[in-house]
Amino acid sequence: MKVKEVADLVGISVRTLHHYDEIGLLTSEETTESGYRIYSESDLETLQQILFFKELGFPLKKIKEIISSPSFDRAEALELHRKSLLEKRSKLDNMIRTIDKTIQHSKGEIEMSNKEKFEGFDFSSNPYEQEARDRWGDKAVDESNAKINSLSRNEKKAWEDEFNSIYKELAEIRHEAPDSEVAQEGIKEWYDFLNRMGNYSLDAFKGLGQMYVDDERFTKNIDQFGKGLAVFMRDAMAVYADKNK
Amino acid sequence: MKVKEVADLVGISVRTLHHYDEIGLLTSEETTESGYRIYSESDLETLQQILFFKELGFPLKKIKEIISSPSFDRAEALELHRKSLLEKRSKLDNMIRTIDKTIQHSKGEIEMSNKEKFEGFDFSSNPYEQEARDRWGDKAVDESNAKINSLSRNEKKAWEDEFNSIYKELAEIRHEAPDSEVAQEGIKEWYDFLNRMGNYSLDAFKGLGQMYVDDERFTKNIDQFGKGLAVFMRDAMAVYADKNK
DNA sequence: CATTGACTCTAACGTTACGTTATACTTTAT
DNA sequence: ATAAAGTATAACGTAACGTTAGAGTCAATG
Repeated sequence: MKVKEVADLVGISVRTLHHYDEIGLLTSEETTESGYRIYSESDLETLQQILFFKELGFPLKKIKEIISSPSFDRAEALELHRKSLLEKRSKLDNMIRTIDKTIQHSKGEIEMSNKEKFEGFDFSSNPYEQEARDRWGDKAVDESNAKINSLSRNEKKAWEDEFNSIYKELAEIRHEAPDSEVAQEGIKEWYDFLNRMGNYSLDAFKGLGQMYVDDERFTKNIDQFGKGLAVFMRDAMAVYADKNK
Repeated sequence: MKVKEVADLVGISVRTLHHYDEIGLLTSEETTESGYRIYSESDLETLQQILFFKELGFPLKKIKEIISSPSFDRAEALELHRKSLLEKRSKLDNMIRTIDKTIQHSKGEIEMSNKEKFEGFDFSSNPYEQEARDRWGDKAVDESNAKINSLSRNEKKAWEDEFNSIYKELAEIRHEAPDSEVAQEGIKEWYDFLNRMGNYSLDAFKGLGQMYVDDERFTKNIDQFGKGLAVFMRDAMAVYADKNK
């Protein structure tokens, strides 16, 4: 097969094939006397492998190593690569959250209704405090309240922004499986956030999640970020709590 | 302030400042007669803005536009950028998912090949080979044996000895509870042994245990060490896998 | 006061994975 | 035979600096 045929077949450009030839990643088995590259079936298979690793985001150099050395430990390479991808992902998450905070903040010059947003954990100013005290004990609730009340306006604003950012993100991934990595990373943000304010045990966290669904006042507020978010959060929070015990 | 002072202050390199100068992103307000760049307070503020957008993953070109034109709609730029980050993230998620699948898949293959090794070992070195030949035909047995035989004699011998020793021990304690300390210590030997030859995850280990009961070929051979050993091992392996997660 | 060490400058190649011309030749179709 | 389509090599461009390399500058020390 000639370049264009191969290129069209696998959906890449002729230039790409030329490039792979240049860097020695994939040299056609045959060449006509006039210099045309002729690819064999075997070449095609190699190309498929190359494209596979390329889709995973491997650099061509690594792909070359992997392909050209059958003894290369692919499993290890995959594990390593996975880690680097996860790092990239968390960097991206940070960027997105920072953007969200910034957007929130600039919008926030107009003070939004604090109470709505804080209902999720502001037991100091809502009628559910007794329930919270019953459920998690006086100590946890008092601690949480003390912290919230000691915040300055700016601090409160910052919390709000972060709160919104987290919920926005969770709303975006609410159709993923609750035990997926994405979901668990998202819910971890929420857990960490809560624990920056008060002291939530994993059980308390799980219980809180359950309340999101049991108590329609919570459900309503939470689902404003996206329908079904409360249920998703309950499930993801339960998985998180069980997994991290 | 001179380059290095600024660079150290904000945590970037001198080269970066030079670069920003080159591309006209940030030119120092002043310059000494000898050509040294002297940055003003105002320059520093601009730099902070630049770094802020940079952290969000904006390309320098866009940052230049944003910075140099006060009329530029920052909010819109942020929203747009947010979208592109979300896309990148979902691409990353896809890559990660694909890697996970691949890893799972290859683990499965390792499991299978170990199974083959196991069979080969059993059938090539014990008196029941004839039975195996009768049941699955000469070809299958020979192929299986060939794989085992590619090991060096010493390797094979050591392997057999250890294998036998472990199974003998397990057979002796097979009437203990699968979650007892004795049983768990015994089964740990087996897990460690397997991981010296292949690569068994805890899940794979658990799955292998299940196979000991599901697949009568395994059951039969294992129970030659003692009736009920296969079932005992399956249970002990499951407990071990769950406990050590 | 000259030397030295720390600092600064410009210039230019290297990096990644091709896209994009530009120029010239080969093969295929009409 | 001639045009159209395909192929080849060569080389610049991209993003954001890192990394030498060679040369000049500034402040402190002997």
